[in-house]
Formats: sequence, C-alpha cells, structure tokens
Amino acid sequence: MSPLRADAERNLRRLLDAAAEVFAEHGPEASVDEIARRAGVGHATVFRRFATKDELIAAVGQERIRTLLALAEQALANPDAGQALTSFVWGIAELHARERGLHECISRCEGQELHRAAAELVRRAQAAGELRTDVTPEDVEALVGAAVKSSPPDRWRQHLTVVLDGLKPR
Amino acid sequence: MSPLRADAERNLRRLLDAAAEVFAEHGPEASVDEIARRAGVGHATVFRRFATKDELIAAVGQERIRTLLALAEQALANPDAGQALTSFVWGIAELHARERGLHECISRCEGQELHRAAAELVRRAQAAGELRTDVTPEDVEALVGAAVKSSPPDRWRQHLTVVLDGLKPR
DNA sequence: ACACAAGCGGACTGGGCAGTCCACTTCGTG
DNA sequence: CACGAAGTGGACTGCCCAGTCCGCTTGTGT
Repeated sequence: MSPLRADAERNLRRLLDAAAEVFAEHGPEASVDEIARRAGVGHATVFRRFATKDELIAAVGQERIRTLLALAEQALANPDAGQALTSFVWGIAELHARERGLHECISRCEGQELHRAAAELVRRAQAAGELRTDVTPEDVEALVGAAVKSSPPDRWRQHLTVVLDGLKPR
Repeated sequence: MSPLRADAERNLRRLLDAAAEVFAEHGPEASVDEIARRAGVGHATVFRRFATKDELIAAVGQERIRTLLALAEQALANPDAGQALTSFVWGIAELHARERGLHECISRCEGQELHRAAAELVRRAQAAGELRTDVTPEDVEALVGAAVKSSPPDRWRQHLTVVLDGLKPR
C-alpha cells in the first residue's frame, strides 16, 4: 500500500467529496454510478479504492464524524453543563438538517470517541440538574436525530425545541 | 367490475393480510414476491388486483387507517381534551411500535378524515391549556411518529414520554 | 353435466444495481 | 525520453425487482 500517485490522490479526493454531496442529498441509497458521474470518474475507480459500497459510505461517515467530534470537544470546554449540551445538540442538528442523507451514513459507523464525548456531556448536564435523569445518552441521540430527520426543513427547529423542553427535569 | 369470484375474493383477503404482515416487518421496501409467497399465490395475481405495487401499499395503508380513525373517534368522545389527545397518541404509538413498517405505508396516503380528527384533538387540547400553542397538528404527528419509529422497541415509551412532556405548555 | 368466462401462476422482459475484467493511458523515475 | 508500474473507464456479469404474457385450471350459471 505505497503512497498514491498524484492523479489517483486527486480522484480519491473528488470521489469522497462527490460521495458526501450525493449521500447528503439522497442518503446512502444513492447509486455508485451517480457518485462516480459527479466526481467525473468511471465507477470502476470507486471499487479500486473501496472494496464495497459500504466501505465508501463508512469512509464518508468517518470524515464527517471528525467535524462532529470537534463540536463535541468545543462543547466540553464550556463550564456551563446545560449550555454545553444544548449548544452541542443545536450544532449537530444544524449539520444534520443541512445534509440530511448523511445522518444515516454517520450512524452506521459511530466512532467510539464521539459516543464517549456525547455521553460525558449528557452526564454533566444531568449532574448539574439541567437534564432529566431518566434518559440515557442513547435516548438523547435518538430523540434529537428523530426530531431533525423526520421534520420538514422549516419546522425542525421547532421540533427540536419541543424535545429539548421535554428533556428538562420536571 | 363485476363482483369477484369466491376463490378470487379469498386470495385477495390473504394477499392483503400477507402484505400487511410483510410490510409491518420490512416496510414498504419488501418485494412483491415475498408477499405473494406468504399469501400462497403467484405474484402475477398481485398485479391482477393492483396495477402497481404502490396501489397495494395504498390499499394496505387505507385498511390500517380505518383502525386509527376508530381510535380518533373514540378519543374525540372523551370530554377531557388533554386526556383525549394523550390517549389517542399512546394508542397510535402502540400500533406503530407493534407494526413498525406500516407507518411508512400509512403516511403515504393519509386519509383526510384522520387528519381532521387529529387536528381537532390538538385544537381542543390547546384550547384547554393542556398543549403548547406554538405547535401545529402536523408538528405533533411528526414528533410522535419520529419518537416511536426511530427508537429501539424497549425505549420508545420513554421517548414518547419525553416528547409529550415537551408538548405541555410551559 | 357442460361451456365459458374469470382466475391463475410460471416463464419472460426490461431496467437498475453492485461488483469484476482487461486493453489502454498516464505518471514518475532512471 | 522511455519504460514499467500504477491507474483508468467502458464493457461485462449476475442478481433482484416490478410488471407482462399466455396456456392451463377452476368456479359458476344454465
């Protein structure tokens, strides 16, 4: 696995970008042909870099997870635990809303670090009395994801507000 | 369009039942072959009754909508507007959780009557001060559907509880 | 009992998809 | 420049699916 040739590297970059775009628009169901076309390469090139379509999806997901992780770490730096969680949640939701189809790609890999960071944010918010204690980090993830993904683009903010209100301690 | 022959009627019934089962398990993506097999019928028979797969999905959805409508009317008879809405929501959620895949089938047709009944329940609950006034009936539908459909089978109750708490007036 | 329409299902078509192959092109090095 | 390795893409395979066709079967009215 020696370093890639310069042209191959360029094509790989274009491929990942095109894939991110296409998956964002149509979800991971989008065809490999569509992605290759948008990247301006033959679809055989896709399979030279990624053994299967799933590997491509995973690669795109991994790239996007890095963005989310940055958000999480930024939030962890916030000393106000309640604010830390909500800012993280709103940030993630914003991304998911903008690139709807990517949510499914991301949730297929789910890096451990991101999970741990999110769990920590939840734990702290609960300790600070800003979040009901009968929910798990997974519950929060599922609820936020659900609120954003199954709402029209002009209503997801409202829906997220409702969910966040529901997550406040009684 | 004369009345169906007795055997044809029987097959049609089996077909709709099988379709409901299969769609409930695998969603509307399930193949027509799978349904025909479970109904003990050739798949050509499906297309003699329904011009396209979508028509079959619609037919199954319509049948299930009748159940939901019954629930809605029962709830409308409840003089306590807050209770009426929550009992309706819990009832619907229970059905959706039991037959996950059917949710997608149903939301493809969405009978007007059901919509109107649900909207009335929402309106009444808002008038009674039991529901926040900055949400529309569509918001409630989306939130409840989302909470149930994207939660593991042992957590959807908890998630629905959170959503319902979030829907209470502040 | 018989005739015939209504119903039937297996075989077929066509389209879309992931994944493979191979003759050709392009890059990088000596 | 020239040459081998790395890279490429169009053509190909095999699979799954919705929808069609047609010769055979079965229910029903007389």
